[in-house]
Amino acid sequence: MTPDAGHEARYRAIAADLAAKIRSGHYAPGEALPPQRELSASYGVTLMTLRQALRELSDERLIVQQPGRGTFVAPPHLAYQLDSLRSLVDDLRKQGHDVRTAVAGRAVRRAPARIAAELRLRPGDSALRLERVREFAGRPAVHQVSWVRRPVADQIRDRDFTAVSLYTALADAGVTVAQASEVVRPGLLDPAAARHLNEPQGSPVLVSTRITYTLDATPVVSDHATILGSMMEIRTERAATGLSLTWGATIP
Amino acid sequence: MTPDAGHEARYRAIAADLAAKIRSGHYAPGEALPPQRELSASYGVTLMTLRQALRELSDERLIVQQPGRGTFVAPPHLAYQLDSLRSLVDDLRKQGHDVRTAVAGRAVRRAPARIAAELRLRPGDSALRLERVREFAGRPAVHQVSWVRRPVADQIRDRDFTAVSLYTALADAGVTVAQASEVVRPGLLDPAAARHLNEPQGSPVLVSTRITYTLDATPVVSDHATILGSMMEIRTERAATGLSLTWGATIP
DNA sequence: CACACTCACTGTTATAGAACTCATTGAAGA
DNA sequence: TCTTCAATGAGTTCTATAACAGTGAGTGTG
Repeated sequence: MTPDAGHEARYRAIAADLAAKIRSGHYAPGEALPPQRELSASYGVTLMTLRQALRELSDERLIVQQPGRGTFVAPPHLAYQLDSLRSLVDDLRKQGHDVRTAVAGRAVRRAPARIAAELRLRPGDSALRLERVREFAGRPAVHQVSWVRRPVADQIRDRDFTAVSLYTALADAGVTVAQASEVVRPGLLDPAAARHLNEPQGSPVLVSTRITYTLDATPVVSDHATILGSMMEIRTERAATGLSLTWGATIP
Repeated sequence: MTPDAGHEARYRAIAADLAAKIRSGHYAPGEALPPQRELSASYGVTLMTLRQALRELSDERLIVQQPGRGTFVAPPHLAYQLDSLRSLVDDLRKQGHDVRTAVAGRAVRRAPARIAAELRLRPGDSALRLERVREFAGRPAVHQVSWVRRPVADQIRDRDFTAVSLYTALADAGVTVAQASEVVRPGLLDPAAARHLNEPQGSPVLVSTRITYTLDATPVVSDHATILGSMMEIRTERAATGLSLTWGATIP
């Protein structure tokens, strides 16, 4: 048997087809896929081959397999994984801290040149500017300015961002977040952020710049966060199995 | 066929056996493993089953498979993976920068209390203190002080650390690095490091504290690195497939 | 009614055999 | 001497079949 007729392995084609059906909603999150034997028959392929396709999906965290029960579509915690500032919030909550979000500004206005470049907007295009302050342990720790591309921005501009994360709002608006790239640099607290963070100018901070992309590689959100060095740190764990990256609190 | 006689899957047992042989040096790094057909015969197992075992090893980055050529033991870039400051060097070299290491100090002396605690030494125990400055693009960028536990320290104290990385020296001394944890905080350049880094005091820096562990969870190296914010940044990429973390240069 | 058992259904692991692609090598031909 | 091409040996993908192991609902018994 030839692996295929168009230079792509059979199991990869099947994996791609199933992945498309999952992402398109043909199989809903939490729903069970048809049994392996049934799928293998419908694809005209052996159980072994089908399982190899499922293994691909499992590696991508698209499905969860449970012996004796079935194969289920994984819940869409993609956005959860991607939002480091939300995982920050989660990390801190797990440590017992009370994390709150205050909205300091929200407006649709013309995007500055740097933001326009990041979001690939035409000069003069407008976007939603969202300014938030994250507090925990009763003290402000992160000052964050996010710009959201239109037309997505129009769908989410009226959400209550003290209770709902930006990424949850995006997901509710049907925007699937696929990728994010982030750069973190050390810096000194500037006057504008100092007003919100209640800390002297020139204090050591981490400055995070993050751009988030949809499935078709369109940038949707540009984030600029100023993170107080006295309250936050970056932790990494490296082992043979892989790499983990978390934000941690440095409350005494 | 029962998966095995002792509640462990056959392919897992084979994977564990091969992994042990690789780690023990029975198969040397870079060396080719016997052909799959030969291995499957010697384990008395099908090609499919053997390949499942190899897939495990491949997932763990222990082997590299090349179609038409063979299966090779991966070079021991475990330390490479673990040493973010060495991967920094590699990242920069890939970008065409010339990275150099200068040794500013090397001595066996009594470890300060904080270091002793990190390495789990008894108060008063001595250790190797290694002070290095990393330069690239002709400018000093990182000031790094490493403490190495004895007796490992005695085996590597005479190596030429301008040419050999600390982790290479450790590997040569038979020390297998298994895990590392690192914390990165923003900070201000202190006078001691400022002398080496040729930058004004109070400049924004990243301060990295890393502890490296051997297979038996003994801490062997404690690293404290001061990284100039004007020259270095942290980049992360998040996607469905996983997370990557690299150090990048910010040379204009 | 409560408990244990059976059985059908699920994913999992294994067998054996064959055809495929890719890289290397060495001999034949120009 | 250089080029070409077929043979070889490696990993890769697939077919076909069988048995194992966890789950849970239904069934029977006390």
